Amino acid sequence: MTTSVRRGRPGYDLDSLLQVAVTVFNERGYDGTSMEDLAARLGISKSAIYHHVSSKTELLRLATDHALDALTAVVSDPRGDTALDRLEAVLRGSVRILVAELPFVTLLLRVRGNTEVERRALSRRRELDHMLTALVHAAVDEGSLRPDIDPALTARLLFGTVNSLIDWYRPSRALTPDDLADALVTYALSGLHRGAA
Amino acid sequence: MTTSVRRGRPGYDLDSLLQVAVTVFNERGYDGTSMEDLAARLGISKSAIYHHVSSKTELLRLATDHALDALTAVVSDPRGDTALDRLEAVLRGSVRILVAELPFVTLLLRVRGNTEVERRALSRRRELDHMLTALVHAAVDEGSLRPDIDPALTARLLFGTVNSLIDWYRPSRALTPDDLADALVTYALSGLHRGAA
DNA sequence: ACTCTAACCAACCGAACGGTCGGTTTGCTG
DNA sequence: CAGCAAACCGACCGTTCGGTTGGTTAGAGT
Repeated sequence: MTTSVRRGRPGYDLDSLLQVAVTVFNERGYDGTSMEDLAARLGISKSAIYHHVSSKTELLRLATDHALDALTAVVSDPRGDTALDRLEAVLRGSVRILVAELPFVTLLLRVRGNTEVERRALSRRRELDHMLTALVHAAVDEGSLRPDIDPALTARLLFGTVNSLIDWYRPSRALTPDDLADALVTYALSGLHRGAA
Repeated sequence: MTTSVRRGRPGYDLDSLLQVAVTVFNERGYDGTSMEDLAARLGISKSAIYHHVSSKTELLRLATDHALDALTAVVSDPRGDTALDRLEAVLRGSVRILVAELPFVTLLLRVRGNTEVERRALSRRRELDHMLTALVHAAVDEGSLRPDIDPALTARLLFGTVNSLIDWYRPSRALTPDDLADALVTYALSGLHRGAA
């Protein structure tokens, strides 16, 4: 851990500024947040923000890339002997990242595609989607998952369940990320019926 | 069916204008859509829009109320002898409305709470949430649903799965609303494992 | 043909927007 | 205590925003 010494006038650096920016973007929406809003929350002037980034769009790019890099790492090489094991690993890993990087992932999942930066983010999300779909397909083929629901549809439902966590989950002692992942995996794989496998 | 004859100069009325508006809001986001964007898509001038509504906010209010009225009707008095039956009826009904009123529900689910109109919409959504939670609670109490997942958490997962449909479902002959509801209910109640109940 | 109704438009307004500019402040380091 | 690096600020710019004004236009009913 080489914590290099900060030089120059203390205050925000890019990382600490980005964290605040992402929080405000999530509260008011990206388009609904003006640079003046952001400056007010940061307690600095609007022009000071442009010392750290070149544009509002760059803030969005940095934030979505951060979330996408983390998610890509988790989805790309899951460990497990069977496809079902690997699928479960991806689910648990996704929940872990989603919780650990909640503000960043939240912002990512709300991107609409208005600008080039947003379209790139959507494109990278689609890649992740395809990887998960392939994994579900493999798990159906090996006989681990029920064959009566279309694999592509199954993948959509799974991804949807995981992604919807951002709408309500907030870290707490009562519901840790591990508890959350356990409940989600049970729900998705074994279902809610009493006595379900 | 009393289709009263349209009087005056033909063109958009409030309903047809609202449909287009909601579509554009969903494409670019509410805050990301200017009244000029809207006018361009409608093929009329910006000021002509103000013949139909008094403000941009009113468009949002009309749209979210439309979605909320439909959802409230479905969630409020579900039919069924057991709590499980009523829960399944609410799930199927929610999917039906979500599909039938896809653009309106999509817009509703993306509201952030920036204005008074948006906060009212969020408040009404919370009421629906509470009703579903109560229903899940009842289903657990009667012994229909597994007791090892907290009912509130179960309700969140269920609601999340249903709501996430807006992110990918588009009407098609290959996947009808009924097919979709069947798959979702199977997924949520019986789970994905092969051989699950 | 005239009337009524509803839909429409060009031109405009003040405020808010993202972004720029030239210079200033702060605190560590040698 | 001088020098430097990094963070910061007030004033300003051109553009776009939601919204207003004072009319005009198209068609159905009589």
